[in-house]
Amino acid sequence: MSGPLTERRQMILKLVIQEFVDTATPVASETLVRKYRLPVSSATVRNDMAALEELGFLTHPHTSGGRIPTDAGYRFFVENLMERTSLSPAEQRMIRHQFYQVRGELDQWVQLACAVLARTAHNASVATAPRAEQLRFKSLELIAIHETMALAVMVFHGGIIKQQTLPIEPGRTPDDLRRAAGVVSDLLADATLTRAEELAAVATFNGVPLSEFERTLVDMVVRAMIAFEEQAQEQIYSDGLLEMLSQPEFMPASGRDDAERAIERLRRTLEILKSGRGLGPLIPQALASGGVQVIIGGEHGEDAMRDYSVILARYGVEGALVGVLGVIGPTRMAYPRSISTVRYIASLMSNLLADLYYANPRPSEPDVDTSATL
Amino acid sequence: MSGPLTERRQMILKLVIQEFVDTATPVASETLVRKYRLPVSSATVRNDMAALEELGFLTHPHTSGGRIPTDAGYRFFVENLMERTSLSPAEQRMIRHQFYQVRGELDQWVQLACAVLARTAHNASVATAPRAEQLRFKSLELIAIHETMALAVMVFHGGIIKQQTLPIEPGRTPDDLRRAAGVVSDLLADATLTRAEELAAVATFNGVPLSEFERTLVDMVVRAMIAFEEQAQEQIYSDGLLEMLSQPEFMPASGRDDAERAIERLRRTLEILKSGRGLGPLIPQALASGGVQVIIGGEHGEDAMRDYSVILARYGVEGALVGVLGVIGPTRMAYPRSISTVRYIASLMSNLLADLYYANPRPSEPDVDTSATL
DNA sequence: CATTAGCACTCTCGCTTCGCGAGTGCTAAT
DNA sequence: ATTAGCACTCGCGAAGCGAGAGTGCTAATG
Repeated sequence: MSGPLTERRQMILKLVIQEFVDTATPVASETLVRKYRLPVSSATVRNDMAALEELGFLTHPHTSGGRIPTDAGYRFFVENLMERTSLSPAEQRMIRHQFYQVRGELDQWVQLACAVLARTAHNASVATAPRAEQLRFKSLELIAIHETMALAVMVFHGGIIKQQTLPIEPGRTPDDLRRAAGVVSDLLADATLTRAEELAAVATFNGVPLSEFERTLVDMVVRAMIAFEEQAQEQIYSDGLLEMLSQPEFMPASGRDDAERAIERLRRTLEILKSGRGLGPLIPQALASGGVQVIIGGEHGEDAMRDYSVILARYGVEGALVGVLGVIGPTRMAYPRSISTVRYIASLMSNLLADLYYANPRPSEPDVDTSATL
Repeated sequence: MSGPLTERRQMILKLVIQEFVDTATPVASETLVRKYRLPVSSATVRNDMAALEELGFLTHPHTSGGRIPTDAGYRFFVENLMERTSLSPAEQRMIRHQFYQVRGELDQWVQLACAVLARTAHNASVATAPRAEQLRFKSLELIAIHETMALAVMVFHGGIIKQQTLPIEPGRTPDDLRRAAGVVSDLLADATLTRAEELAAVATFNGVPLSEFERTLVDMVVRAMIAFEEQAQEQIYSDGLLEMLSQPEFMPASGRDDAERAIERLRRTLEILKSGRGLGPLIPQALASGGVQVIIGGEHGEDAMRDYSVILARYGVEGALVGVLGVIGPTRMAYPRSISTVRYIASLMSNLLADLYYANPRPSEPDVDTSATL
């Protein structure tokens, strides 16, 4: 019964999605022919729509009132129908410029990425901080704050920094501190967590037993590394809730109990953004895959995500320092634009991190992205 | 006409507020007598309510359907009627415990304060990072990341740290870096921004002109200090949106167009939280005042804040390192609880910062707070 | 056989009406 | 000053209704 997926039907599906993404209202056959000057009548379009419905790509909220795409419809659109655009060079330039302004201040990169992502894709954005796949110690500095308190700055490979205050005995001189920090730095240089734990157990440096103070320092480093490994997974930045709220889905204009739902949906979404629940499972997947990950509505297991799509991409330096970032918004989403935005920012961040990680004389700006891979 | 504010009328006002805060629905005279076993009839209560209304403490949303407090009503309640409680020792202990767990990691204090504040007061929370009233340089460390890139860690008084990457020429040895950093550290030691700018202009150390590299470093420090002064004001942390969303104000249960408004209100609020607009003007005020600041509904100029109250307190080390924190939520708010929470967490943070700033052998935990000052 | 015109049918949306019930305001009695 | 009694006001939800939009189907057409 459900005839073949002809060329024209695909085109109609594409138009329905485009139109629905634009207007946020169910699209009628008549509207389509009028707006896109189709060389067929509305009745023909209706027939094709019926076929698309039977194929599972469209639905009927009510007998009257036009059609909207299903998750499967969006999926087919993303896989086969949409053109794989890139951001315009002008937009790319604008984005690069913003990153250029905070160059060097790496603790702001992730936040900035979220902000830009949200503004560009007009949706909420999420990102995890770049996480060292294998945290490796680099060096330790001790800075006296006053006689009884020092600030320990632990530096790890890839520019990761952890700071911590540390009570000290009043007698210590700055030179004392420097020497102790030097010993620990040398001892633990390039150590991974397991290696650091081994070294802490042995507690000697070049055969000489560590002083008590030095042992304290080593312990502190080990504890910090453990804490980092445990916590880094959890930390999810997000931004652009406001952008998402401006989507018509949350406008109470059309539909009365729609408004009632909207808040409930919003609360659910917020919960997800905050806790990372439901996003968490996606992240390893995104980390494993190379390209851009698109999860549409119900494809995500979590029930609360039924009406939302997530677009994720990995960024960072392969095998060393990686994170994920992406946008999240209603399934009715401008997929081409969102995908290119995510892709571009991921590549931008990757370049920035690579510059930090490898030996590039000066932070190079990435070329304009014209790749056509998803 | 609007008789005197008798003892009983004050009591009734207090009960109305308590009841309204509890139930979130307008409270009727009948309900009051029944629930609180008042020794008078509902008619008497009605008369008193009418008087309170004429005094501007209560309103009538509709002819039928009970009364709700006005901003002035809440104000009078906060000033004169409410008991000034403190958090229970158990709660205080729980909160202290959470801070204890991240002791040392000062970059997490503000976030934690927000989180705890939100959870305890069941509302959204805001906080600014502690801001040095006068940023003063302490020392600079340079850590080689690889041949062409170093990480500069600038330490300022009060444990403030700023990190930045820095391209370097390939030839430099770690000792080179250390020496240069040492020179700059000594040169700029304890310098304020203006002082640092002077020193940068002179560009000599002990009469010896600075090397080009050292000048670069000094410039970097100065730029960082400028950036910090400019930006620190803006940075507002917040948390607990979810908590606030759970308030009945945002539940679409009662009232249909209430739901429509709710989203609009929410959007406005979000905007305020994000931008700090409307919160900004309050902060200097809170910084100036010593105690807990309560801004109720329309008392705040911003129109979008008409339905919200803000409770702010300063925290930090007087004259050195201060910030503000507080909660924000619907005017229908449990003021006593919110105020004690804000007060307690502010004092807790102050103690923590003081421990960092002054020479306390070990971070002391503050005593149970039993002060009765607002 | 695909396409199309025509038309009946369905369903939502916005509007109005209406009764109910809660709660007040007022008046007169104590 | 307090209170009982009662009329009055409104908001709220249910129900009814007309209009309009858009479809599904059928029969005609090339």
